[in-house]
Amino acid sequence: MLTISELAGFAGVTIRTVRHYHDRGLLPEPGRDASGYRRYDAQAVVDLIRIRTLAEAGVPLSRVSALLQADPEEFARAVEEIDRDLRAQTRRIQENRRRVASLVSGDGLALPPEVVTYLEMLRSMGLSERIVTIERDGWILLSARYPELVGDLIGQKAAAFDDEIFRRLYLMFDQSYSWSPDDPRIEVMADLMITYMTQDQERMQAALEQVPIEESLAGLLDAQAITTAPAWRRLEEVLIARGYKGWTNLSRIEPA
Amino acid sequence: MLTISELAGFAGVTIRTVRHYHDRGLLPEPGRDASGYRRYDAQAVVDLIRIRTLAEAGVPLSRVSALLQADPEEFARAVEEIDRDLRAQTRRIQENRRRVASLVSGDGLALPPEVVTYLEMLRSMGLSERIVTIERDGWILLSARYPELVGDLIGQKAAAFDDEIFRRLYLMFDQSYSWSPDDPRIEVMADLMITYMTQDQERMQAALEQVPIEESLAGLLDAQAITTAPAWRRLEEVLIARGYKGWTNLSRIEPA
DNA sequence: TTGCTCCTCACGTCACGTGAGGTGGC
DNA sequence: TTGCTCCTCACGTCACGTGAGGTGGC
Repeated sequence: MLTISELAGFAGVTIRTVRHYHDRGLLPEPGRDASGYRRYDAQAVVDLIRIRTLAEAGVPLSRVSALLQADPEEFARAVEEIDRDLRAQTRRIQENRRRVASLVSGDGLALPPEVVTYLEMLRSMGLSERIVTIERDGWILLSARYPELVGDLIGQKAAAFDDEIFRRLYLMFDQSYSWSPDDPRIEVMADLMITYMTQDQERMQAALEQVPIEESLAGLLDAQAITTAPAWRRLEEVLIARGYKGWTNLSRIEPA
Repeated sequence: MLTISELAGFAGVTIRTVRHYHDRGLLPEPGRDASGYRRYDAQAVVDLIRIRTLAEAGVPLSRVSALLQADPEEFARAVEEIDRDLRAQTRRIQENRRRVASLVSGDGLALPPEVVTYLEMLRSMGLSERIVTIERDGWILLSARYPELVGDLIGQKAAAFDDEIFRRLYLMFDQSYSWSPDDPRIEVMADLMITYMTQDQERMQAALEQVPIEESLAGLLDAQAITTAPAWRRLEEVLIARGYKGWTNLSRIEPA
């Protein structure tokens, strides 16, 4: 007869695990020898390996208990289901590997692929990491709140970059981050922005009616970007002085 | 700004999980709004997804905590290690699938492959499931106790079946299970067994000297098989009457 | 006597789950 | 007032791990 450690060793489990299975009623308590030690027969080895195989496949012990009493047909069906689960688990692990690997190299994780493509486009246009980060954070918040809108919005935003004037303005805005707040170019830039918006008002209005972003969110985007650069605060002041409600709201709010 | 459920939803976790990560110090507590609700920014989304990706890859939270503060180089090394673990996990799952599948169709689980082959040989010789089970249980116990001996022993046992006489005796013994205890064939069979053993004494002795099985284990094998059939009890009585110590010890014990 | 394996409580651990009781704006 | 989301304890769960204190044969 086998001792508990021989039994456990053969099934590749700890002694505690065997005792736990006794407590849970999965493995019947065997007889004891003169010293009160448990003594196991061959059937216990078979039973324990059965239990262990199922438990290691992720079957909860409560269900293992039920399966041990199932008839062969029912058991075979359950095994098929367990196999499906195991295959699904393999797929999930592959997905995990992909995601863990992408942790090393930045974006992507929190964003749908279209947005990642868009951010790559910004980079390739020569925009700074600073503004790419601001964009990224904005899109992350948008994706978290309105996941179903992101596809449309990113399409519209990307399309705006087809316009050379818009591209130049955006690049200028990016560079203005490090300007002094009393740099005269800030007023020029404000003028350019207003001119551009007025020119293209029709298309912008049409686009905006499809985009139900509330003020609070727009306000957040403002707050987040603005807090940083003195030049950008100044730019906002200039725009407000000219009747707009701030630069990130530029395309949304009519002049007073 | 995002509420806790928006944040959780985007990362695919429960609200409780987010709070748990706060408690564990993994995710910094954000500011509160007027109602005392937590309000999250885009960075929290990125942070949470980082934590979640690592946690789902099976990294313990205590280690996640350390990894979040690691420099990129150290982080990259850790990610490589995690990837190795994930690959190992995939292999383990494939192994589990194999083992769970084999649960449906019997043996194999508790036994090394040579023994499974041996049992298949017994079956193909026309021996009953009853005696195959007795053999299987014996080998399971042997494998549990002396895993390193099983290879040699099974080789010797299988070789014995090359002898036609031995094969016939074994088949006869199998069939005798259902004989009446006063069937005259039992005495004939006992005679045949003794004759066979005496004939081949030399080879048997040589084999036995290589096989250090203690009496207690042999006794177990006896006890397990004997309890069942009246004819087998009777066989044992006859053998004992003729000076042997029992049929499973036939090959081991000298006549008195 | 020392070392080893076994025994039985019984509390600990890990990553949350699950009420219990309460608040704040529509 | 009802319904919804949030809040903070604090105990529960799952599958064991880990001592604590003791026994029995070499």
